[in-house]
Amino acid sequence: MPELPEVETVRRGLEPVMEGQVIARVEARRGDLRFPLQKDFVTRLEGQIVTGLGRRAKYLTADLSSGDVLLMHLGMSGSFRVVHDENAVTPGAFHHPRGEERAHDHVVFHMASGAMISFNDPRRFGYMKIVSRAGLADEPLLRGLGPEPLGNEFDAAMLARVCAGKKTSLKAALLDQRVVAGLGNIYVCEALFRAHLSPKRQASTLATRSGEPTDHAKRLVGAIHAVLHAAIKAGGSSLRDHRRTDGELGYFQHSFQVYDREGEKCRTAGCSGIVKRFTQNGRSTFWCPKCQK
DNA sequence: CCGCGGGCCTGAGAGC
DNA sequence: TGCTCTCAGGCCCGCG
Repeated sequence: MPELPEVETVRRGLEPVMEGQVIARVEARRGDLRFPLQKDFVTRLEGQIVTGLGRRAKYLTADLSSGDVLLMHLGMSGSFRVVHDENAVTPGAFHHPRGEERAHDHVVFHMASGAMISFNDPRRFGYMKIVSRAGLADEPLLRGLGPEPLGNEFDAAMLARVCAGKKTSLKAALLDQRVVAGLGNIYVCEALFRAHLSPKRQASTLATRSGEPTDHAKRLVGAIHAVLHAAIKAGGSSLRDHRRTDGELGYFQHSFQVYDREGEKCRTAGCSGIVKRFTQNGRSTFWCPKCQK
């Protein structure tokens, strides 16, 4: 499912019920996610205080008082749901508040506060892994990730530098998590549209001969910033699986300019183009051939 | 370095 | 109603 705005929406939903709170009990109902849960998964979590809840690219990170970090990835169809049990008296003693028992709830965190946080993932492409904070820099899942697109290091100069000499398409470069970490198919399509750049353009055209950023690179960085900020503000895009942690839908899908709009009119002012779709690197690309050059 | 195809899974929607 | 087919927001691997 989720790209950066959806993961950030989930993080903001989990933060108030996790940060500073004790994990009283953990149910690992299914250990066979994309990777098997570690054998000591439950014992390394129970009794810990979550000292901070962060996000790196599409990963959620929960810092624990033990010095461990819980990494969580939503894969394609993962979601978290928070339910409060007002009747909880003893930490971890309640059963199923409001009778909610959903299929595919694979991991459930019972907080000492009475909050119940369930990880649901029909396709099981998501996963969780506990690593020590000291070993985080060597963690293979995170090691190759490029900069955060909303962070300080990501700017036109940096993007031009890593794209210089790249023969691959701009679309493929932006989907490459080593180039910039957190974009997926939807927001790459939308950012390229906003920047009026063709997904077929060679990535190296973001840099001049000497490696300086072109105006295209500056436009693209601005478009990436804008689309991510707008999507986060809207609570992400809910096409199939993405939900906020309170179960509500995100609504950025209503603001898509090209994604999932094949055959519809281009929304660029004064453009008479029609949104097209084609397969690129095995994924659907949506774009307006008339105004994206 | 690059693109491509296959694999991991389930569910939704389209077409018959 | 139900079957079969295709496709899906991620990411890894091996091949050429």
